[in-house]
Amino acid sequence: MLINELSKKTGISTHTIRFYEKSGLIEGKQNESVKSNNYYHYDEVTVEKLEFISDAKSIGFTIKEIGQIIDAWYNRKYTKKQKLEILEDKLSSLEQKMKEIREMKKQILQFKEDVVKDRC
Amino acid sequence: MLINELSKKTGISTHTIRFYEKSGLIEGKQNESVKSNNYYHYDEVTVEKLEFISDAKSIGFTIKEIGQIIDAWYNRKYTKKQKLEILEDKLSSLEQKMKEIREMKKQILQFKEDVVKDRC
DNA sequence: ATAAACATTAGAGTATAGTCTATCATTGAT
DNA sequence: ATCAATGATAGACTATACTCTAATGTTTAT
Repeated sequence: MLINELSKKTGISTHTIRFYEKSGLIEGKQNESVKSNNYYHYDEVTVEKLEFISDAKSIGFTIKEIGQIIDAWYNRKYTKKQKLEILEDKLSSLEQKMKEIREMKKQILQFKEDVVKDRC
Repeated sequence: MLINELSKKTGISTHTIRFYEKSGLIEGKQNESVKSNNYYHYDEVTVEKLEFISDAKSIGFTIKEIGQIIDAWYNRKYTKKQKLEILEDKLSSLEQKMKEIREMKKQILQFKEDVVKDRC
C-alpha cells in the first residue's frame, strides 16, 4: 500500500509517518521495476509497527527507545541474546513506571483526603 | 531559604527552579522590609512541591497538568468541588496509564517469546 | 486533455521542557 | 577593601517530536 492508505489505516498523518521513516522506525520499499515514479510501498508489518509506536508513545517511550524495541523484534541487526537483553530492559522500565504510578496514586489520594478534610 | 539552598535540597538546578516559577508551579516571596536586594525566599512547602514535580514529571505529567494538581492541592483558586474533580481526573488518567503499561508489558513478553522461539 | 488527488523532498515552523550565557547587583569571608 | 559566591533578569540555545509549506512530479477519473 502507499502512504495515504497506510495513514488512513493507522490514523497517523503522512507527515508523521515520513517522520517515523526518517527516524528509522519503519521502512517502505520502492518498486525497482517501476521507473516512472519513486513511490514507497508499505506492508502489513508496517501497520503493526505503527500501531505499536502509538501505544509505546502514549506510555512515554521515546522514539529512540521505540526504535530499539522494534529492532529487537523485527530486525536482524542484533543477536538473540542482545534482543532479549533489550526487551528485558524495557520490561524493567515498565515495572519502574508502574511503581511510580502506584506511588503517585497514593499521593493524589492523600491530596484528596486533605481537600475533603479541609487540611489545605 | 534562598534559591541555592532550595536547589541543593531538591537536586533541581536553579535554572530549572526559575523555569518552574515562571511556569507558575512554585512561588517565592520577596522580603518587603529588605530594600537592598530583591532576593526570593522559599519555604518547606516549595520543597514538597518540587519533590512532587519531579515525581509527576517522571510518570509523564506535563507542566500544565502538574500545575493543575498543585493548584488543586495548595491553592485557593478552586472550590472544594473543583479540586476534587481535578484530582479525580488525574486519578483516572493514572488508571489509564496503568492499563496501557500492562498491555505493553504483555506485548513485550510476546516479543520475547517470538525471539526465544525464533519466530522473527 | 486536464484537473483533482496523491507522491516526494527539502526545509521552515511549533510546542514542550528545559539549559546556558551574559550582565549586573548584592552578600559573605578574609 | 576586595573577591568569590550568590542572586535576578533577559534572552539565546538545545533536544524531542512533530507539523506544515512549497515546489515539483505522477496517477487517476472524467
